[in-house]
Amino acid sequence: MRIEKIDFDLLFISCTKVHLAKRLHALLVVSGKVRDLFISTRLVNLYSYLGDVSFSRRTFNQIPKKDIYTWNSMISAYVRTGRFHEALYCFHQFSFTSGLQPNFYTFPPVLKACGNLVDGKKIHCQVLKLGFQWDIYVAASLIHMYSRFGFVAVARKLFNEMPVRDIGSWNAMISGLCQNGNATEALDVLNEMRLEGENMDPLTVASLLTVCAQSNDMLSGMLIHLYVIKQGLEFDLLVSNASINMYAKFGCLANALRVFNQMDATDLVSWNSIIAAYEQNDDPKTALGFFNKMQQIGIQPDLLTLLSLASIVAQLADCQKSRSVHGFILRRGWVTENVAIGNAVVDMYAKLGAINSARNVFEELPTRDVISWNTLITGYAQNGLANEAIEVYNTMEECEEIIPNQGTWVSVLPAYSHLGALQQGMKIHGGVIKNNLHMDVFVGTCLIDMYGKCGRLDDAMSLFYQVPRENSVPWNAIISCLGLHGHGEKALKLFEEMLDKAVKPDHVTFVSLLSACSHSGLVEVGKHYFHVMQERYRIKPSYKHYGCMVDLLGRAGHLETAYDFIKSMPIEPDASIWGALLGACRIHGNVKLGKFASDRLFEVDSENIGYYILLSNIYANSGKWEGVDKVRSLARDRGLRKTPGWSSIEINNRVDVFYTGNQTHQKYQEICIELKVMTAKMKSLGYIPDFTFVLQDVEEDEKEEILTSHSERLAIAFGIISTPPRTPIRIFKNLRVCGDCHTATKYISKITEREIIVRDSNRFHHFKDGTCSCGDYW
DNA sequence: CTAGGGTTAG
Repeated sequence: MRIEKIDFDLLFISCTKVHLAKRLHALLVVSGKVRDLFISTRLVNLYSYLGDVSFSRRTFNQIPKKDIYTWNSMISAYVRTGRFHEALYCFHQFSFTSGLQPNFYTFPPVLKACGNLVDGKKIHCQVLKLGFQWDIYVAASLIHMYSRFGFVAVARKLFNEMPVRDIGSWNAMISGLCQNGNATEALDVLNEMRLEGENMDPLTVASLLTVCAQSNDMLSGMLIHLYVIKQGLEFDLLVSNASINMYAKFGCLANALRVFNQMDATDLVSWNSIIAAYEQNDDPKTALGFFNKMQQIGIQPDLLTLLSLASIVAQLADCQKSRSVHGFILRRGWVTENVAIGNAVVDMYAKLGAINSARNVFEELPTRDVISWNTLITGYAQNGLANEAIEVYNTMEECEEIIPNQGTWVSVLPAYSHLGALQQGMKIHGGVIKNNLHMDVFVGTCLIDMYGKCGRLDDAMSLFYQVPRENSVPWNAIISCLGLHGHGEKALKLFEEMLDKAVKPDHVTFVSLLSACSHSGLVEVGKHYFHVMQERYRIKPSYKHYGCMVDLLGRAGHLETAYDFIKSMPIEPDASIWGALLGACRIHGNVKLGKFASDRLFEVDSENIGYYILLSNIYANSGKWEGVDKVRSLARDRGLRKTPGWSSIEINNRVDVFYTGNQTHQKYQEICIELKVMTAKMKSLGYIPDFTFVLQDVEEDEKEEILTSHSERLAIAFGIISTPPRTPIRIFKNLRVCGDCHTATKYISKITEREIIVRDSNRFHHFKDGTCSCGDYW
């Protein structure tokens, strides 16, 4: 008898795969042993442990007279495999058809299923009636279930009243608090537990490390990890996985890697965690390396792996891999199963610039949540398609079941900033207030950016002083706005104020600050802060910082210093760096260095038309027409076409866009008449058209027409005839303001006695009474 | 032979 039992245990234990279980099952059927309730119940369990719950059910159905063991096994088989609906349905079947009474073993799985679906108050009543409330397993399940629904107080009361507690009860309480984000109280309970002489086990640690990561409590996290090492728990699978995640959230990749490397057994969660760690800390290459290694050792990726992978290929800008990632996800049918994975694919295509593919995937999604919409809006906005972003937002507004959240405002507001659509942006501001999110740091910052970039610096400032300012985000935005408007000194003052308030500046702060210095010609100050950034704040300069420095030195005319600066950079200069030098050469008319810079530039990026135009303008400026021709034909040979320039103006809630030479506007005739009158008045005041940048092979009279048909000229003229006298005019354009338009606009501001504010791709130009506040660089 | 508390997510 005893020997036979051991044999069965061995048989069951040795079945580690479904096909082995099936062979054992067949053997048991042949030998007639399957008629034994004892044996068949074990089969029900075996199949569920191997993940195949349908075979559990089939075996279960073939058992003619089921006892309480069999029912309990079937219910927990469903719970084990995550089939919570089926588990509850099975429990109902049991209650109504079996005629049996549930026992202590029945409730924990049932309560777990409730925790994932519906509030289990009714089950709790049944537990009370049967007097099972203080069984430690049942009680832990109740605590867990109530915590899942946020009834932490109920859970806490139950926990406090428990006559006997074990480590499982403490874990249930601590994890309940952790899952509700209540780190402080969780740590309090932990202290109580230690006072009662109970030690943490791997499960306690896993919960606590997770909540430390969420609440950014690095100190407690480290202390717990120290304790882990002291207790010898550091090699535990669960503890290690949770540690990797925590260190990744804190950005300590070295620690995450150390934990991963010292593990003696890893599972899918470990691999997903280390891959996500690198993916989320902007190291897609290493992340991909881990993914490859994981495949080599034969671990199958799951949905979460692919979520990371989609982001990795987007960061690597690898279009080919992106299609295989999409294909893999489609073959597994995961898109229909989970919204998040579909959203990740939309995001991946959008980040790769394949916005149409992103749109197609979005249209095909079986269900869309608010994040799907936010992802698409952000995708359009980040690809420079602000109008499309707004259109998508408007479509979303029509879906009643989708409620905009913080992410929605953060994704759509930059589109209004981009277009300079102040009045429409203000409508969004209204919507934000209605949703009570205007005091949210991120939304507030987008609003600051929107008002700043739409020319309302005062409104941006007053909003800035309303939002919470504990972190750097709003400070960065306002410093950047001040820089754009040419208020370098004020930007510096705000930076000092930020330090006074003990707000820690980050890499973005310094980009804003350095570009503010460069816009206002504050060379020495800029150099000083570039050093402060590295010495005091230990921030490694990125391309953006180097670009700002080259711009700062170059704009101020220190072209050689700028070039020396580039030579001293520890990283290989990219297109943005050479572009900054080229731009400076253009301002100061340095043909030789300009040619050199553009040669380097075309080595790293030969596709950007803007740089060809810059170089051709340098040649044109010094009358070197062969140079102009050469650059132009070079660009033509490479199949590059000039980006069409446009300017927009918002009048009565409507944004009108003008392209250069565009004659289709309904008020075109009136605009022409206004421009003619204006040009005559300007000339009488001493205006001389500057044809430097117009092709030299055009007839004289045509040249002037080209200048007067520049998009900003059209937009300004339209503004003058469509708004009351002396009111300010705000213009937005995608390219830089050209030299002639800059001069002309000064005259126009004097003649019409209007303030004219032009935002170009670089900065703001405030024209007033014949002068421009931005100095004379454009 | 049946039970609780745990780690990765856009």
